[in-house]
Amino acid sequence: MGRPRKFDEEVAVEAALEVFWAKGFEATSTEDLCARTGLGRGSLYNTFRSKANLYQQALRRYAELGHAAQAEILHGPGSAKERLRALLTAVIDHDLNDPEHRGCLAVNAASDAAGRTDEVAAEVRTQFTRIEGMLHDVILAGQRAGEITTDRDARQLARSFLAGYYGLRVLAKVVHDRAALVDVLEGTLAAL
Amino acid sequence: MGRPRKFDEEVAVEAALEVFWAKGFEATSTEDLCARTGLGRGSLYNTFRSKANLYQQALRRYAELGHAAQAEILHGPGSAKERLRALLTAVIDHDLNDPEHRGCLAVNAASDAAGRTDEVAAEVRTQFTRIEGMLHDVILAGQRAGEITTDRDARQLARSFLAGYYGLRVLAKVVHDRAALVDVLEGTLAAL
DNA sequence: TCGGTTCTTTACTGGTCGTCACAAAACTGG
DNA sequence: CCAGTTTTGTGACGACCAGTAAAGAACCGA
Repeated sequence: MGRPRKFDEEVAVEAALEVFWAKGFEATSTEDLCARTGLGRGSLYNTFRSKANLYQQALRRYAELGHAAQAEILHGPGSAKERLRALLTAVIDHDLNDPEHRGCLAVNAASDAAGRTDEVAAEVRTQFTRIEGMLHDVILAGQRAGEITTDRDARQLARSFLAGYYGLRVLAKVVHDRAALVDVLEGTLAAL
Repeated sequence: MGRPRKFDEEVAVEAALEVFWAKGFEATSTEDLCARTGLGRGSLYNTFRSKANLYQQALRRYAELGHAAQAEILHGPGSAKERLRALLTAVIDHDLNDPEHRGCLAVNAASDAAGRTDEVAAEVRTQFTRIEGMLHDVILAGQRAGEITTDRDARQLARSFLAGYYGLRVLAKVVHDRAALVDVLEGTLAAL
């Protein structure tokens, strides 16, 4: 009952996600958000309570979308190592093809001052842990298949791979030389 | 000739560096800068022309200080691997002991929207390249001493180590579990 | 002492910010 | 078709923001 919404809340969150991703939390104004979502200020605050809360929701939505994309690669076809390679290759392609060099929103959120609020930090940490878990599973399978070294345990391999993954994303922000990024990819895979 | 400055420009840049490091570029206001540097608005703009320019100078100063600290470790005593281990250990200790979790300013700058301005990106890139060069030299020495694998060339090893290094810094922003960070350290070193 | 130069202080501008209150609009169950 | 409910657009708000301009203060060489 009551007047129905003209807009889809999820669509609005994704529109906000685009703005936050492109500009960062602090640099995004409420007017930017209104312009991109098509909502008026009143509607926006009525629905999302505050800019910070909307950011939080956008970040969570980003995590969902990112997780799905990563899972598709990591649970896809090929050997364990091939899937890990595909993950890194996808990152290089994605980051080099993005003219705005937005990188990974989770990394940006962690770096931004907003990343020091407990809620945002917790969300980012959750996302990191989730990827680590997926990597762990793939690496463990690779070890059992004899593809991946068993000199070190799967948890440690997953964690250092994860660091390589995020390091790659940071580097890709300012280094647009594919050869340098591919060196990171090869080095990170060779460590397994 | 003319009235002499009451303040030291370098001290002011370092004060600004503290503010930018703690809050990020966008979240830092000119008043924050005035309060921390002790300068009035007029003096600040007369000396540094703009907030963006001051940020650029602060970032450069950070690079100098960071470079000196890294060089001291990497050119210090011990085998190549020991020095690389010392570098990562120092990062873990530093990041875990910082109650504000400011991380690495260069990474923050790259993640911030400000990192997409050409000048800031170039400065960050310069800093990345400089560390890569230092790592390359140490790794090459380690290879010649037979400590480090010669299966892959020193450039690739340096680049993937660098990714591990920055990945570690990103993770340390939100993950305050030493064991997880040490796993990254061990994994990154074991790859050499 | 004094003219020239540079720094500091202060007040001000035009603009934007996040927020919220209010009234009109749109829908629903009765 | 009406009462009740919820959304929507508008507009105003106090605060703050980056940057400027003007006037006074401190120093120098002559």
